[in-house]
Order: sequence, then C-alpha cells, then structure tokens
Amino acid sequence: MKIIEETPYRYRIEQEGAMRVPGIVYATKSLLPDERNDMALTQVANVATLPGIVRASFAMPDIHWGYGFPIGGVAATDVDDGGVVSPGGVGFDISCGVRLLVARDLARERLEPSLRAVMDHLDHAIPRGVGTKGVWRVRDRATLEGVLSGGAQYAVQQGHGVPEDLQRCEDGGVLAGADVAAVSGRAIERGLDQVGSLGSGNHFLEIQAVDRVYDAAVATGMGLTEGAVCVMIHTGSRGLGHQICTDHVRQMEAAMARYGITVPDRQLACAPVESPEGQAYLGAMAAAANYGRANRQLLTEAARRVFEAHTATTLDVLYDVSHNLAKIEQHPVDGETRTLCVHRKGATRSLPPHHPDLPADLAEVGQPVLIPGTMGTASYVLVGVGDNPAFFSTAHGAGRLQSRHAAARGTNADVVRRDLEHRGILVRGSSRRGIAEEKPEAYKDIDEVIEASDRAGLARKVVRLIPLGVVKG
DNA sequence: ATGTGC
Repeated sequence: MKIIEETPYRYRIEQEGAMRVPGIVYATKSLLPDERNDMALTQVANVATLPGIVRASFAMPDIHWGYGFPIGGVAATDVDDGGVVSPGGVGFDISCGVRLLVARDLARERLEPSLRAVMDHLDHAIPRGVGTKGVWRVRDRATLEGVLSGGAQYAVQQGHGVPEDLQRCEDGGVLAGADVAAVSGRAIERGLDQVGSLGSGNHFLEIQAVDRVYDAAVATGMGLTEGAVCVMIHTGSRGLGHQICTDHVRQMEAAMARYGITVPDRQLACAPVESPEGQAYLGAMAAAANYGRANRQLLTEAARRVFEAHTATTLDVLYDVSHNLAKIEQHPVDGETRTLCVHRKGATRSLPPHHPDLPADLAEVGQPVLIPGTMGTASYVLVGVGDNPAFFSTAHGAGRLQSRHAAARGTNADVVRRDLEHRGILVRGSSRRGIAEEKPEAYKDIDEVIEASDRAGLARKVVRLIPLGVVKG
C-alpha cells in the first residue's frame, strides 16, 4: 500500500489492484494508523473496491479498525450506476448518535452545590447496561411500529417531549422510508422494552460545561456561553439495531453471488441499492434509525424531569445527529448532481450553512456537529463548512487506541473512578468491567482529533465542553 | 455495539 502525504492533515492511499477510487485519510502524522500493523488502512482500501463507489474511500481523524469498514469511514456509491449498500458501512449500532441539551439559564457555579444530588437522581432515572429495559416499556407491536415509522416525532406525539425538540433533530426526528416488514420478529422482540435506555460500552449521559469558546457569535446563538451547563446523550438502537444488522448481513452474503459482486473481505457483504436486498436493508435500517431517535428522545425526557425537579430549570435540545447511518443524498460528482448512498460509520454528518436540510434558525451558522470525547476528557461542538469533500462528514469521537481487552487488563474500575473524581468528575457506572474498558487512556486524544478535523477543513470548532458528571452505560 | 463467544 502506497500512502502519500498530500497536506499535513490529509493522506492519500494510491488506487491499485481492485480499488475503484483512491483512499483519503484525514489525519495528522501522529493520528495516522501505523500502516504495517493496523488493519484500519487496509479496510479503507478494501472499501474502495465496492461497486459504484465515487470520489474516494474516506476516513476521518478518529479512524480505527471495525467490522468490514473502518470506524470513522465514509463511502458514497452512485445509486443509478449499480452502487451498493453495505450493512458493514453503517455498523451494528445503527443510528448510534449524539444529542446535546442546553440547560436554560443555568451556569456551572449555580449547579455545582447540587451536582452530587442531580447525579444521584440521574443514576436512578437513566436505565443502562447490557440487556436492560428502558423508561418506555412498549408492550404492544402497534406502538413499537409507531416508533419504527415515526421515531422521535412519534415519541413526542405520544407525550414524550415538546414539538420544539423535533426542530433540532436531524430529519425532524424521523427518517423517511422505514419498512417495518423488513424488520424480523426477533428484532421486534428485542426492541419492545428497550426504548429509553443507554446500553453499554461507550454510551453515556454526561453533564458538561462550556469550557472554551472559539466562535463567540455562533456559540452565543446556540446558548453556549462560557460556563453554560449541557447534557450530552450518546446512544443508539440497542438490541433492535444489532439484530437488524445481523439479519441483513446474512441475507446479503447469500445474495452477493447472484449480483456477481466479489469483495476482498466477507464483512463487506453488500447488494445494489436498487435490489430487493438493498431496499430491504435500507427500510429496516431506517426503522432502526427511528428507534435510535426515539430512544434519545425518551432519555431527554428522563433527564429533563431530573433537572426540572432539582435545578429549577429545563433542558432545550440544541441538536441530535447520528454518526452510524447510510443515507440517500444528492451530491455533485464530476460536475453533475448524482443520487448517492452515503455510508457514514463513526462519522458525523456536518451540513454547511444554507443547506436545504437545515432548519431555518440554523441556516446562517450551519449544522451543529456533536463530537464526544471519553468520560475523562472534553467533548466538542463544531459547525459544518461549505467545501467538505467527504460528502459533509466529520469525525465522531476520540477513536479507540487499545482494544477493550487491553484497556481492562491494565487497570480496574476503582483506579479509573478515583482518577476521574480527583479531577472533579463524578461517575455513576453500571459495570466495573465497563468502567475499566472505557478509561480515557484507551482512546486517542480528542483535542488532537478535533484540531485535525478543523484544520483539514471538515468542520469548524465552536466550543469545547468538559465533563462534570458521567452516567456510564 | 450486542440477551458480548461455534
């Protein structure tokens, strides 16, 4: 594999062999994975062989090894030119994403005396851990179908939130095209009682405060002045999305030969977007996306109740955006507008100012891009910029440096918790193993990832947030 | 990520 440094923030993997386009990795020298013993760059090259891929196989500065596609990968295929959709390009946690809430008129100093109490109440109010039930125990199939078709919009219609919440959600809180018939009975079964739950791993709900402001005009417009208190929610579609990914990978593995598609890694199983298998996956994926959005809406309500009871203020939605999704979008390719299937896996959509999919009140500033760090480090809000070649995509987090196993081997939950509390960060975990696996040192430096994203021209920094309390999945 | 693994 030949890698060329194009700029200090962009590397090109030369097109060779079965690759249909080059690979483009946005990273600094220190963030770039080691090409000899890291699988992630090989995955970027593998993705470049997919039928219909256009422009390049992209990777964001938080790139690391994933299932088939790298995490931090972006690939767009031309729908009208045999372009494929691949479940591995979305990942197992379909529509995993981030929602940021801003506490109305609550500065950090005013929260601090009651922070411990608020965290104890969140500890009770936020269900989390593997296999847990959510705050909304959906008992009947009709209600779950409402969630799968209507997402956060349906949740609000059912009384879980206010209409203003939806204006600040990607796609108004509901992704069109959900096909409940493409969701297996097993996936439905797993989804029934998990709406409004965090899950595990890197999922969390954090109380944060604005620590640094980079663009005062944009930040003020978003209510993000220095010291402002926020709540960040990071979760996805739980067991339902996982089951849908499993089901459709299996179906596509069986179908690929029929379409004459060969891929260098069986984890890149795919089918043409315009095939029954491609359409079934996209329909089920949209259903999982809506489940993920309803999930974040229910957790918003749970956190809101705690803040309203214990801080005498409420929480407003700043934005909700997914970083694991494939979407049908229009983009120019070689001077012509084409319909593309844009896979973002561990990559945040980042629309520039005046993009037609933005709500009117964000038209001037662009889409808020929400990027969490680790439980001990900063998170960021950025905004989309106009000349992003990666189909308006940015990093999604710090990116793992160590495997879960390696991270847990070097420490334990008590050590990690003590380290964090020493720095004034309260932790409410769900499993000791999970706390150890999620230690901040297991990840890349989020400040460096954000700096690289900003300098590479993928998005622009607005504010830096630091954690005050972490409710960990 | 996941009722964590054939």
